Parts: sequence; C-alpha cells; structure tokens
Amino acid sequence: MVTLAEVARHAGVSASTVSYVLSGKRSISAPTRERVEHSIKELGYHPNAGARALASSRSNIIALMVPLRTDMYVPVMMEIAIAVATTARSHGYDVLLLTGEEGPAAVRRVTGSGLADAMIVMDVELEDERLPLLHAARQPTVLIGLPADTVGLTCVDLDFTATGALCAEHLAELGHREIAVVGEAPAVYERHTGFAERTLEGLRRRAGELGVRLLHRACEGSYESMDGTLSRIFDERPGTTAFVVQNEAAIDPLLSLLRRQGRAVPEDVSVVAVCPEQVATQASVRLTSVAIPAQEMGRRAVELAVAKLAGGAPEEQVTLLAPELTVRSSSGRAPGAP
Amino acid sequence: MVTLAEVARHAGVSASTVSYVLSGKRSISAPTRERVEHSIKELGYHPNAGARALASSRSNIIALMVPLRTDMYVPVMMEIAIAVATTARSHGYDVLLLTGEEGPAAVRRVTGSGLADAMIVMDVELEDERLPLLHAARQPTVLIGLPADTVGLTCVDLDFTATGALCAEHLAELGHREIAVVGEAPAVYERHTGFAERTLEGLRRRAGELGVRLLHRACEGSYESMDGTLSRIFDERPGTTAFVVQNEAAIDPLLSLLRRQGRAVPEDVSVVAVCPEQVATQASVRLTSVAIPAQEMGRRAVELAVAKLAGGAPEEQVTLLAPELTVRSSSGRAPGAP
DNA sequence: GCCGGGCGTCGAAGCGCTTCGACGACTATG
DNA sequence: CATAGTCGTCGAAGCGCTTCGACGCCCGGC
Repeated sequence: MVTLAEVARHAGVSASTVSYVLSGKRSISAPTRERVEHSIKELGYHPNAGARALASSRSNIIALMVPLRTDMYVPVMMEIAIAVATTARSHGYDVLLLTGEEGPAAVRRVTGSGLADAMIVMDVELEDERLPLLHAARQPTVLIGLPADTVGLTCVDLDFTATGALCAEHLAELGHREIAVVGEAPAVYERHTGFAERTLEGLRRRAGELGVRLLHRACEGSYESMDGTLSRIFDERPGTTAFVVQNEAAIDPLLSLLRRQGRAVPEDVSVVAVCPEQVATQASVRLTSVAIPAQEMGRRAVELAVAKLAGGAPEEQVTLLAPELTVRSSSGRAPGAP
Repeated sequence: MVTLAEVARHAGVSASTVSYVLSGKRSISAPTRERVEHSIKELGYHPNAGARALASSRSNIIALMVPLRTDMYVPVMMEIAIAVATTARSHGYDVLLLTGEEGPAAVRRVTGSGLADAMIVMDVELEDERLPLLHAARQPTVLIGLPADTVGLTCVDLDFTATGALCAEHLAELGHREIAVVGEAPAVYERHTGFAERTLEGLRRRAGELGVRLLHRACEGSYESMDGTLSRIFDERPGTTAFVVQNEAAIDPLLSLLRRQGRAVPEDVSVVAVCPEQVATQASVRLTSVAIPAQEMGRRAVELAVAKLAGGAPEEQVTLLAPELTVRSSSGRAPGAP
C-alpha cells in the first residue's frame, strides 16, 4: 500500500505538494509536477479513499436507491442504473447501490455516515416516506419520478401527462374514436407511483378534448391476465379500435392474443406503446411508441446532483423530459375512418 | 454532524469506550453500555464512514462489477445485483456499483484505493482481461461465471454443462430424436462468456450418449432473426420435434412463430427453456424450463466474499449450482414416439 | 490479610489525506 | 534600488475513528 508520503519522499517534495499536484488546487511548477507524476506512476500510487473522505469530507460517491421489487420495468431500471453509474464515473464519482428494502433507514444511514455526497432516488411514490428525511438531509438529492409535492425538490422524469396526451392525439388523428388503455398491474396503482396515473390523466384529458372515448383497465403482464382484460374490454366497448399499453410485460401477450383473435395490427386495431425503444423495435410488430428515455433520465439525474454539489444548481427544479412518439407499423387509420 | 467524541462527552465516558460499545470488541459493563447507547440515540449519532475506513482499513463495502451492455439477460443481472445488495446489507456491507466500462482500470482503482473490501465480478469471460489483476489484488474476489482457468479463484455459477445434459435427457426420455438448440446471440459466443458454450457442450455430450441428433443455431432475440433461424432449422432438419432455448429474448418470438406456422406446443414440438422462473411462467405457454437461480447466485457470491474477508474460506473454490428442470406445459412426448 | 488475575475503562498514538498559513525567492513597479 | 505582489513550496494541524497498552478495581484463593 503506497501512501502519499512515500510518493513525496520518492519525488523529493513535501506531502502537501503531492496533494496539490493531485487536486490542482494550487499552482505547481511544471518540473515539480512532472517529477511527482512520474513518482506516482512508478510507485503505482492510488490515494486512499477513506483518508481522502475523512480529510475533505467528500466521499466522491453518489448513492442510488433502486426499488427492491424485481417484478417490474426491470430493463428500464437497469438502464437507468447503468447510465447513472457511467455518467457518475465521468464526473469522478462512484455509485453506491442501495435497495429500497431498508427504506427510510437507508437514507438516514447514508446521509448520517457521510458515505455518499449525494443521493439519487428511483421509483418515488406520490407520498413517499423517504421524502421528509431527504428534505431534512443537507445532502443534495435528485428524484427520478415525481412525488405529489415537489416543493424544494429536484426531480427528473418523463413528462407522462404529455405522453398520454401525445398517444391520444396520434390515435385521434388516425380517426380512432374508442381507445382502450392497458395499464400497469394493479399493484402499481396501489403504490401510487405517479407515472401511471399521470399518463392516464394526460390520455383522459386530451381524449376528452378530442371527443374520443377512453376505457382504462389495469393489467398484469401475463397471458392469462391479458386474456381476461382483453375480453372485458371488447365486451364493454366492442367498437374499440386502438390500444395504448404502458406495461412492458403486457405487450407481447397483447399482440399475440389480438392475432389469435383474428384482429390484425394495424388494419383492425392500432397499438401504441409506452416503453423503451428496444422493446418497441423487437416486438412481433414494430410498435408505434413513446420511448422511455431511461439513459437520459439517469444521465440528467447525475448531472443535476453534480451541479448541486458544485453549488451551481437551484434548490428546486423539476425536469420533465418531452415525450417523443415514433410512428412504426402498429398504428394506422381506424377501420371505418375516411 | 455528531461525532463519537460528543457521544462520549454526553455519556460521560471516553471515546474509546464508545468505540468498544459500537464494535463489541471489548467487554463493557451493562450500565455503561446502556448509557452510551442512550446517548447515541439521543444525539442521533452515525459513525463517519471515512474515518472508520481510515482507522480500521475496512470500508465495509463490496464492489460489484456488472457488464455495461444492457442488451442481454438484463432481468437476470438485475436480480443478481439486487440479491447481492440485499445479502451484503444483511452482513453489514454496502455495495458499490461498477460498470464494465472501465474494464481492468476499475479493478485497479478500487483495489488500490481501498474503496471496497471485496469484489464480485459478473459476466466473466473465458479469458477475461481483469483476471490477472484480480489475482494480484489482495482483495477477496468472487466471480459469477466461470473463466477458462479457475486456479486460485472463487467462482459461483449455475452448472450449465449439467443444465444442457438435463435438457437433453428430458427430451430424449420423451422420445425426441432431433433437437434444435436456439442459442444466444452470436455476440455472446464471440465474447466467450462461457456459459453458452458450456450448455451446448452438456447438450452435445448427453445427446450423443443418448443417440439424439442435435442442431445448434445462434439467434438474436428479435422476431426477424428468430424467423430466419427457424426456417433454416426446419430446412436442414425437417424432423425436428424439440427445441432448447437459452436466449430469454428469443422465447416469445419462438413460441409465437411456431404457433403461426401451425405447429402446436407441445403436441407437435416440445420446447425447453433455460431462463428465470418468471419468464418461464409468464410466457404464452407455461414453459418446461431449467431455472437460472439468479438470487441464489448473488447470495452465494456475497457469502463467499464475506467468508473470505473473515478468513474462513479456502482460496480456491468453484461452486456450481445444480440445475433443476421443472416440467410445465411446453414439453411432451415426441409425435411419432410410442 | 495479601497477592494474582480478570474485567472495565481510559489515554494516546496513529490511519493517510487535505488545507491553511507561512515563507523564501522571484518579478514587476515607481 | 527599495517595496509590494506573486508564485511555488513546506510544515503542521487536524478530519473522526480504531486499537493497543496501561491502569485501577474487585474478586477469589491460600
């Protein structure tokens, strides 16, 4: 274990000089710097993280809280997590992975121990029990997702309301008058994770404005559940000609079951999905979809956190990413439409 | 920021006493302990992670290196990552998330800086470039996956060779004589990640022993690719009556395309998958499958790492988890079989 | 009644780094 | 030519914790 002192001795300078070479916080003459850098390389020196954290009260670590559940939108989460890790590294930070399991206790532990300099919290619920603690902590925090009350918080999320509206518009333009929304699993609504509700709200409002009828049904991501949901939808609204799906796991079952029922996509029914690009392009039909910009969300979250750490960011800031609808092969003019 | 010294003053004891109360490394009388614990609670004290790491040269952090690619077996990885995080917490460790992006440099950085006490590496390639560094590091390391040479390494993995053999046996018993293997994407084989090859090897060997013909084709997880693969398989071996799939993303396309071609599962063709339980039970047909025990792998990896840290584990230890085949509704007797 | 040995507690010495003030050696300025 | 300012470097003081040796104290044994 090479220490800074050994590097200093090897280079014939004092410890503080080595430190300043490393941090660049004071000017160092070129020859000295080179000598020090050479010694560092030659000895294979790596600063000790603990000592550095203790002395500077900065750990250069960003904590990321991911939900414990592995049953939902996993690819999205993973993509966010990886984007967070990658972006954090590019800013000189490492990422500490916390699971929701510990709940608020994890927040307390991390902020209390100085383990991390900032915190990124995923899967925020509308009335999240971690919020009060996050408020109290002097640690910069960024939420991915939107709680009910965003006062004093920094949040990043896809603008799901606009997403819903966008889907409604697209389908209305194509002449559809009866749209069915296949939502997330009931559990998602029960947890009040916000995004599902917001999509629905956007859909409802815009559909209302455009005179389109909307039917919403929650749905698990299995074939059985999709089968039931589908029957109920067509029983209740036989004139349904379009679907909006927000549950990744439900997409394949939906397409598959529609096909089995002899309903062609997009000739008989149109389908618009809210899902990651990859899912949309790899489904059995190339799906018209609004992408969930997971990478972008992760990246933004880190950048906001870093900005807050540098003191250059406003206290409160809600970043809603504008949705983009990509037309592919699953949506077309409504059957009876002109 | 409450410090240990303040707790000590508040409780009327010395700092070392508080430290010993916290660590339990020396006996403390009950009244003193209670007084200290009470002060800790009252002041809301949390030990500073950096100071602790510096003084004890233990960070209580386990580093987890996950592959950067988000294109493959993502749910499995996520499940492993979460199991690692959860298990680590239950042993008093936090988890640092590293992406493969930095490659060997990340290993050097983490081991050099004392950021983590141990390291868990996922997605190990047969001739992984990180291996020499991991060997050199005095940090305990556990690999999830099997490199070509395991000398001196601790590894955890599903026994994919046995998995392949198990699939072959199951299908042979049902009377199938021609089996097609739908493998991972070509990129997986190019990276030499081992597990795909090992499954194939197990399949080949056992199939050979049982007199069953085997055809292997790599396949991307898309419908187009699956479509092509399927045609080529039936062109080459029209008598194929069974499939083994190891690519999660290929499962839905496979089932869907078979159905479209009018081949019933399991009446005309049987399908056996190697995938997480959840995928097997949520597909359009409940799949006979060998589960990938992601949680178990994550848990084991952490436990091995912790054991190594405690000094109670052998240097070299390869843990191969025995595969279990669960018969569901996608496999049945071969059409012509007695 | 005296001595050896636990047991419980304390003081002090670091762990390796950052950072602040100080200080010598220059350069620019009037 | 004296003086103020700048630049590059150093020394020392911690950051908050762990841990080792030391030191009373009280107990039991003879």
